[in-house]
Amino acid sequence: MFVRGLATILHADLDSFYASVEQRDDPRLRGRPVVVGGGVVLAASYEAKAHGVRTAMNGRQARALCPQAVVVPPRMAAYSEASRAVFAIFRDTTPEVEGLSIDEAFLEVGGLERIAGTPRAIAARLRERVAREAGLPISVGVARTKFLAKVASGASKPDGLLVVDPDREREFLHPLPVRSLWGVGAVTAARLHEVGVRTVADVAALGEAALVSYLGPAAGRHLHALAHLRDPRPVDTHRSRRSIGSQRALGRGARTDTELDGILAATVDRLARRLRAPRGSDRDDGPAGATAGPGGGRVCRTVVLRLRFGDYTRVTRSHTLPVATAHTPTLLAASRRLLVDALPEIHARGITLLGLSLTNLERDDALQLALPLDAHAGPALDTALDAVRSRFGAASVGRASRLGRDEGLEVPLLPEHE
DNA sequence: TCTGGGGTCCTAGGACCC
DNA sequence: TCTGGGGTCCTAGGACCC
Repeated sequence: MFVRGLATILHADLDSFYASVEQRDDPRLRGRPVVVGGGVVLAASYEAKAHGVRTAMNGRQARALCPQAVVVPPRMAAYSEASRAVFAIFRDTTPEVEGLSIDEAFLEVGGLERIAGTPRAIAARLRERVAREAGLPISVGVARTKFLAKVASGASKPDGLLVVDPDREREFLHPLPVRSLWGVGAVTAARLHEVGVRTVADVAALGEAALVSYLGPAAGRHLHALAHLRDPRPVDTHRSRRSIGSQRALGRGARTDTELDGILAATVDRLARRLRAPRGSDRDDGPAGATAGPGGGRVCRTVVLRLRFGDYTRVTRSHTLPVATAHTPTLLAASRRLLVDALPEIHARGITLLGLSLTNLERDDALQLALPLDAHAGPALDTALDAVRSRFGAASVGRASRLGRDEGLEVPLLPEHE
């Protein structure tokens, strides 16, 4: 007989997270439609969703649909604190927790049956604890794979619990619209609709080759596997962040080059501080579950400048440094070069958003600083090193070594230069 | 849908190396 | 001088998720 495995993966997802925190902290909001965020809806309570209000909807439209809604400004610090409390309950349930965002996580509970009961019992207890100890409603899906668990938690909302029996996976999944598949958004759904594919069953009826020809190799194979109930990805406790970023909408008003440079400098400073902050600390504002407790800081090798123009088109400009760093002046210099190169386009088209991402993140052992040098300028090398020593203190500057192709110099900075 | 902010992953072309 | 294949890295753009 074909053995399919057991349903031991939980997907736990807080309901209307920001709005629920607001209702928890202010009793006057309970039972009433609540919208978090004025310009754009960051979260809507179920009372507001009943009127058609949706996340990411523009605020004016939301107020038109639900004039009686209470609109509250976001309190990110309160949400981070609530997330930490809930993730502590997750980790108390099982050591195998993979955080996906501030308000959802996968939990592997296989092997816990003898001490903690069935996955269903574990999930029910988890929901009770989150309600009692954190004061928040949470939905949990239980299934054999991550994908099915996630679909199940969504189907159980609000404040629900749904276990997908391994023998009933097909009847659960196949009637659902293609949009239910992880990775199918508006564009992919439209492409599939063009060829008459509307449900997961329709996807499953297609061959992998056909899907690949419609959607490309990665997406095609991925969807084919999901529709056939295959999702071998294990719950991964040690996922580390790939990038950090920050962006600011600037509105329609014209900005001077000096203003833009000031915004850029403030953004670089903020991001560099986040890079250097110990992982898992308060200053590391990543998903609460994605980090494994305090550790060293990080360094990045690539800076990406993001721009949006007056016509809402977007571009990115990136630069990869020879050596990873979290050194603010190095990152600022690289970012500035990207911005200066983009100025003609900015002047011509008008800028409405400026953002920066730091990617190619690495663990920080000692900070590395790259000094561009003329290969033949011997004395310049000593001058540059002296400048580094006087800036950071001789004791915190390691031995310099020559870089390969770039003919620059790599100077390790010990962390205490902070 | 007249537009926030934070992320992940994939694709494709060009440079470069063996 | 022209021709091949395979692999990695960088850059830019796009789809998608919460």
